[in-house]
Amino acid sequence: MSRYLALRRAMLPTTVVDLAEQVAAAGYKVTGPRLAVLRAIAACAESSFSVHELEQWVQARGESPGVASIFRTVRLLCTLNLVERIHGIEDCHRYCLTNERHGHHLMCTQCGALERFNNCGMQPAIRHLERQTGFQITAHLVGLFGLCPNCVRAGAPSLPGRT
Amino acid sequence: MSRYLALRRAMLPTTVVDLAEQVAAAGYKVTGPRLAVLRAIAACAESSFSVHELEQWVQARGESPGVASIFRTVRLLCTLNLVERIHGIEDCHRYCLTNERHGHHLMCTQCGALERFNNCGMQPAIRHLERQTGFQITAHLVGLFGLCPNCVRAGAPSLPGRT
DNA sequence: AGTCTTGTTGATATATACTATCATTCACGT
DNA sequence: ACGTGAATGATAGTATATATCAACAAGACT
Repeated sequence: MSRYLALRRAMLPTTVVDLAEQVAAAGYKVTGPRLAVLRAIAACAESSFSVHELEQWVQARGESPGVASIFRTVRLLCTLNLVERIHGIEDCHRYCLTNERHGHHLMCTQCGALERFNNCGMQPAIRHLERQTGFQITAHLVGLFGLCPNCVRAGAPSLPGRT
Repeated sequence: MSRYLALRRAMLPTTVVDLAEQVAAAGYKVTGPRLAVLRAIAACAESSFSVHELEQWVQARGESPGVASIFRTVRLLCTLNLVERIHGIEDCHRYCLTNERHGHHLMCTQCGALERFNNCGMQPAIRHLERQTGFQITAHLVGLFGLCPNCVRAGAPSLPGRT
């Protein structure tokens, strides 16, 4: 572990340390701006986030990273499979921390709250379609959308909403 | 049916007439530029298309519609549920004619070829997740990606590709 | 057929998401 | 502590898409 990271480890929540260690392990430097973005992302660990939201988060704390670096960091984390893009009904501009296993998302269209799940039950349909169409299927995308329990209670309209 | 549309009906392939009639039935005018976009879309009826590809198609035929009108027409057809956005792995900037029933897509990441299917087998998983999470699930997104038989034969790389 | 009304168009500007460029800076191995 | 190469911020650029608005034309009405 680098001195810089070691120095900060005690004062950082676990998710940030995890992310930082994986960034370092992949041979990338753990810089101040990058750490700030990791902190912002870790703050959304249980939910989803857009680059714009990360930008507001770091700016609200008076931190340095410019938009370019935030985009760069998100892109880096995507290439490291630590973060992934969420495909919404209307937009595809939100991200979330990657589920460890083969994972999919269930997102609240109102507040962005996120649940993950693994068993999408699509394997039989995929195999059937491969036989039927002759396609070689290499990837699948599954997203569920609706209202989280909180937004149901608050009487939020069910669609359209933030996706 | 309007005089304009009646005049052109004989010389238009069926898909274009279908689309034009639905546009007219919804109370929108069937104008020359709009028809040109419908023709371009009909030319991709069995596949997918981007706005940029539609633009090239109409320009290659020396037709008038500007980019703004192409976007407007695509958006109109989306609101009429005649066209829908395809969510790709990397991008979400392709569209296709809407499947009549509850439908999903299987798209070739190499050439954009499209197959549609209806039985995604997700209903049990959705009901299970509703019980388990308390979410009220109102929409789901399913996309499959791979290589179509032609691109498999041609030895195309399986990913990354156009999505 | 001529006219009117209102939706539609094209040109342009703007918005949003993201990438490229490049001089400066700084993390990390030595 | 130093040197090197990766990372940063500022800025400009690209791609997708929408807003604005004067000019136009489709369809209705006579």
